[in-house]
Amino acid sequence: MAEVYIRVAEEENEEPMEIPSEDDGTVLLSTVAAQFPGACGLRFRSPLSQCMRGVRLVEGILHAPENGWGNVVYVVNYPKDNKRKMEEIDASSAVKMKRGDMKTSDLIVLGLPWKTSEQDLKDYFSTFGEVIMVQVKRDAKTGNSKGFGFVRFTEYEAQEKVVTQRHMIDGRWCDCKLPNSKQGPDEPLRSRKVFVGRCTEDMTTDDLRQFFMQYGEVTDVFIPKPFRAFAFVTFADDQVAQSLCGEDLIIKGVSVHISNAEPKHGNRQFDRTTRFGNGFGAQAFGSSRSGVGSSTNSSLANFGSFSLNPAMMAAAQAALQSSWGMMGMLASQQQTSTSGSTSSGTSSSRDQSQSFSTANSNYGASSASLGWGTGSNSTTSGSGFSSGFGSSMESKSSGWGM
DNA sequence: GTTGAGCGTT
Repeated sequence: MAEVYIRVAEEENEEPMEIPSEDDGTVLLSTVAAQFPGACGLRFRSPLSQCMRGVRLVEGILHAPENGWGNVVYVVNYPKDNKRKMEEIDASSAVKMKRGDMKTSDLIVLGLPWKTSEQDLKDYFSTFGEVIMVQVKRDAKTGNSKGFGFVRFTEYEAQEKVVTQRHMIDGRWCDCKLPNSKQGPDEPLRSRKVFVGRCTEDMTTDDLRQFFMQYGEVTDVFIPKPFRAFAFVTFADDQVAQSLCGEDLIIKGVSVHISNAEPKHGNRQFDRTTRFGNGFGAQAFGSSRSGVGSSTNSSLANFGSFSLNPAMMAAAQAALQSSWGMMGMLASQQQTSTSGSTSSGTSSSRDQSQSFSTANSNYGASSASLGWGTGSNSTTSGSGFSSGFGSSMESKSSGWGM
């Protein structure tokens, strides 16, 4: 069957948008969700019964009704109260600006082809809205792209859309995210990310995205390569993520196990001991790996909903910052960098990790030579030291994201 | 085979 377009709208009487079908005549839920973020299905008014009918949905694939998609307008379904939530946000954004201010910020674009230029980026992203800034990060000496860049839109709406989907740019899939430097410590305690264990190799990121979409808006799917039998799925809403923890779900006929995503290695600031401090026995929340604590699902259900008090927060931050500072100084003094130790083996088709870690270690080294290297360049050592040190701190402390 | 890659010289 040739590609056809089906007409989809948020409401029956709103202006529909045409959405392409697949070659086999089905429509991917992900295609719908690309235009209607958060969508979990479609319905339409049957010309015969005049009732609303649901469109068959199997594992993220929407199947045409008996007589084909036809010319009717399909209406987007949203999970539970999501629809209302959207409207509330729209309505309140002008007045209340409840959560997350609606200002745009730079987005990091990861996975760019080496050849992609700023103009290419601008051309691509302009299809989402007015672009006011693009950058491709390049090596200072060679001018080669580092494979990532930044983009900024005028409209928050465009930004929202861009971060909720993947992007095919010059032949590669790229991700756009809030950069680490921008995602503040607002709610680091409520994980929006779950760990998906017992994955099989035939599960693609698309499979997972389409599957988990039924629970809420999915903002990221990560599958380590090479195959390691697990994955990470991030939701827009932490409550959705938490509600799934402990569940065994069937994906492509396989039972996978959902649990909390642990903080990424190297993301030291809010690991379990910091987060769950003395008040909560670590045992109670012990991950399944640590053994016996075979708590039932219910005990895990809503433990994302408490928070550190400000004093603990401040104390933790102070302690961490000072220890970073110390670490920075120690590392600089010894002048032996640990770069490269982490990037063994699994280089995929691209190999960027080297250049990043090299860049970081160079910062450390330069601040050391400015700070302690008495002798050669005496005139500017003072300012040089502080700026060098500052940037080293900054690079250590950026990186909230789980 | 149950815990992830990479984050901004001006």
